[in-house]
Amino acid sequence: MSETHDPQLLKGVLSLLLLHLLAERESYGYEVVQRLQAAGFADVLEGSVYPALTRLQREGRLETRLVPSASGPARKYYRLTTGGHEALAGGLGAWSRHIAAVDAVLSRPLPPSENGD
Amino acid sequence: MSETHDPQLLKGVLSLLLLHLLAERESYGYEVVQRLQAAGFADVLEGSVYPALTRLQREGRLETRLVPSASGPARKYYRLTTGGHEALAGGLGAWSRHIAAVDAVLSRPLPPSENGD
DNA sequence: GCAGGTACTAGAGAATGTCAAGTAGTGGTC
DNA sequence: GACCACTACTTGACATTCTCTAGTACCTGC
Repeated sequence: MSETHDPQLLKGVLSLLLLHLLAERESYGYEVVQRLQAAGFADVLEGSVYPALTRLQREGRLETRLVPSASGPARKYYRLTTGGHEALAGGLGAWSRHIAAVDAVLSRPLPPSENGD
Repeated sequence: MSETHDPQLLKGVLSLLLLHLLAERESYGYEVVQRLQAAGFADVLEGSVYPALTRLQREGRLETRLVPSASGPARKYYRLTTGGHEALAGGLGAWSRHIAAVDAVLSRPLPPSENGD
């Protein structure tokens, strides 16, 4: 999303995006935010990302390690657990099926515009 | 979705689906539920659909009329207002952009499985 | 010490499906 | 008429998850 996105559409997806980004490469929280924004989600901020990361950790999908930083506070690195990889695979499948079903409906042609309803 | 779907994924989408179905054809509430289920959303029930329809009506996107039924209680028919058509068009655009952004990330290749995570 | 940037935490709030329970109108059967 | 099944609609409590906001803490440079 190059601009503001609908928060509701992001629900259920944000965690999937996070899992995928971290499956690509272990990252610390702040970096995850930056990578997410670089990926097109410019208006997703820390306030959303950290709680989501925390939830995923609580669910056993992510594990963390604290690494001191020479240029600022310590960084909390996140990476997928085995359960996290499984959740990612399962989530990708669910996402695909979800998209297929939604698009099956939304791609159906509509009748000609009926001005005046 | 032929089976249980993730409720979070449906947020923000259900109203779009409803708008589209009703743009295809005016329908009464119960019929909308049936059409939605026929379209693959078998586990979306009245309890979700009616409040969503009511919200769309309150937002001026749907208007209703009550039609007596010869075989049961009166039926409440819903159809799109001009604002509803506009919301549908806008929502379709937002959905497409959302999907594109998400898929851009999820389709990126992942490194080989690193067992032991 | 202060300012700015990095990095993280956390609670209140909003939105929207889900669940569950219920009401009401017909037709058929007893 | 009463009851049942099916149709058709209403509604409030609840759960989840993002958003917003405010704050803390650690470095570096001035």
